[in-house]
Amino acid sequence: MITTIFDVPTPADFSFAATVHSHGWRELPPFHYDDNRHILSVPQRLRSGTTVLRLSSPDDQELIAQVESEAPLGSGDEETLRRVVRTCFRLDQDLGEFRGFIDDISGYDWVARHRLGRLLVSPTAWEDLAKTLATTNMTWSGTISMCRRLVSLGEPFAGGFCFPTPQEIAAVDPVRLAEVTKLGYRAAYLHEMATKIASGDLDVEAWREGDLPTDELYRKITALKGFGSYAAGSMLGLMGRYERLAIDSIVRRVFRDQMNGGREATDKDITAHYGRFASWAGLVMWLDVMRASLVPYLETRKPQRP
DNA sequence: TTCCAGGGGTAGA
DNA sequence: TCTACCCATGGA
Repeated sequence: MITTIFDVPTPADFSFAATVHSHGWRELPPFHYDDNRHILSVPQRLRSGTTVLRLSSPDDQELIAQVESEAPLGSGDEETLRRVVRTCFRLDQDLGEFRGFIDDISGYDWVARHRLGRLLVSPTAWEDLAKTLATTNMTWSGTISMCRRLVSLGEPFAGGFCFPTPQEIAAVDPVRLAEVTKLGYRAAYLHEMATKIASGDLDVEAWREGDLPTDELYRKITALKGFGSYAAGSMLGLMGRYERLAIDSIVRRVFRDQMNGGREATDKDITAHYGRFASWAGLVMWLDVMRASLVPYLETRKPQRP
């Protein structure tokens, strides 16, 4: 096994811990997070074979990537891997406007203090869509289980599997897909999406990079079977757009218990509450939801960049 | 068995 | 657009 190490510069407001723990994605295969060594592993297919990126950042000033591969990296491979790192940690996202916005709102000083706001995403939009579909109508442990089974249909490598490509999922019989993955009724939806992507009828990767208006993007996502307001709002957030709220059972519970005196609130109430955050509403809502678990965790970790 | 999940879909107003 | 209601499926 050959080991290659390189580092990727990070923005001044970057926090590795805050991003890795921004939501549950680190727990969904083929991501793997080592909680003791603070290393996120991401398998990646290259022309020269499959590699595993082991990503860490002791001081938040750069991301350190350790790559293990069976053959030396081919030309362009390192650049491909750097792109994957920048994508997953959304390093190219400029959160400056958000920092200025939230700094002016009282009661949110903890956001800047812990450099919160970056969300961990998958290497491809396809993978994020598949995982988001696996969160619908399902417990979190069930989502993890479905992702583990889904990944078993991807290309194997020493130590695990890559996330299956749309082509690989499209090639599986839908009935067998449901049996293997336990995706249930979602299997047909995933198969249909994979087939459209594989045939070129649907270009979901362009959604991330494109400059489509958010409302139009929302319509495109909700046009996919199985994607309603929650799933589409969630996907928009993973693409750096926060106008739409992804209201799920966690949001409702936390809002009720921590922000509404224990009284049940309707989705309309929640939406109205976050209205003042305008284009940052979805991000602020999610940070509020995460605050109780995330902030204490981050405070127990050694102080990093002062 | 029942109940719920990081809900979706749709008819009717 | 909003609401009420029904529907799906796995796991605890």
